[in-house]
Amino acid sequence: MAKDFNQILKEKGYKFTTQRQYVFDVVTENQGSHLNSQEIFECVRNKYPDIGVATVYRTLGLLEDMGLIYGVDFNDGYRRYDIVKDPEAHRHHHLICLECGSIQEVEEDLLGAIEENIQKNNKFKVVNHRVKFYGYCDVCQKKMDTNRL
Amino acid sequence: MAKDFNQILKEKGYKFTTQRQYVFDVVTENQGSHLNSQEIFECVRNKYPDIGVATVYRTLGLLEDMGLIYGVDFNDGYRRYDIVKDPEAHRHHHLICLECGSIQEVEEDLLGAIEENIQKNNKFKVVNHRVKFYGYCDVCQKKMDTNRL
DNA sequence: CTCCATGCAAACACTTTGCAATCCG
DNA sequence: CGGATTGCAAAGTGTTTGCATGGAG
Repeated sequence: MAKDFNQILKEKGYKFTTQRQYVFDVVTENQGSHLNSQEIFECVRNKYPDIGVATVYRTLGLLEDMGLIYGVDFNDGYRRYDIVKDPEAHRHHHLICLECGSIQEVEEDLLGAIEENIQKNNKFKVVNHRVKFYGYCDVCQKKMDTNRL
Repeated sequence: MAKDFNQILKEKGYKFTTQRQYVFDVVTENQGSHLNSQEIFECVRNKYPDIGVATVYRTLGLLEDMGLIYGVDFNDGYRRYDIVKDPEAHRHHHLICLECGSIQEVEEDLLGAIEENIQKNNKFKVVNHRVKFYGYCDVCQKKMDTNRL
């Protein structure tokens, strides 16, 4: 895996550095957690105490440009990142709990029909989409039900 | 309309002020433009030069809380606002052009089926959703086609 | 007259940038 | 070695906050 990453960097003409490896590792290890830049910074600092914030930000931008990770904005003031598993079509949606703020991913993609409609009616060529569902997760629903008794 | 707004404020226990009126007016007049906070500030300043940024931010937050406007984040570093036309269900999606950055709205909502699935499979109670389609608008598609000749 | 609301400027929080030192290849 | 990359701190951005003044009810 380390080798792969090294390889990818070289192919794109970038140098391999320990810092980049660690940033990538942290995001990989926390797949699905959507860590924000600062959390990633903290995590990397555990393994590599001398890393600077700037490097983390620069690396995250780099990895995003290379298509290895993607950034999302959940309107909480942070930019959050996660791995791109399938570079061709990261077709998944996010379920954001309004109570606890947890974020889970849903894999299904049923937007094909909608995209076709948009293509037809609005002459807009859809390349990608990002869907966020706001609501209440299982845990919070149960908590809320209990409290209501 | 001015009267209405005055009324709404009072009902919620807020005071009517010229500044609030102007902020609301600007957002209303620019329906569909998704102005960001600074743009709104500039617009209001044309009519009311003494307004401060803080007031605009505070008012936008207030109006959003009251459900009169809604804020969206298009990952461009700004929080953007637009009017809520139908308070019950602002079921519309955004088409964001990757070329020119234009944003148009689509009214259709075909997410019912998807939400049902999510409810079933993830035990997540969907309350609202936000969908963004990224792609190329009609104008840019044509431009790009022309340049490719 | 009593607070709520405002304007100003300072404070914030996250991110970016400039630059000399450092490391990869 | 030579240029890409880093760390640091300073500078940027958009937004929020503290506080005295001002205006709505």
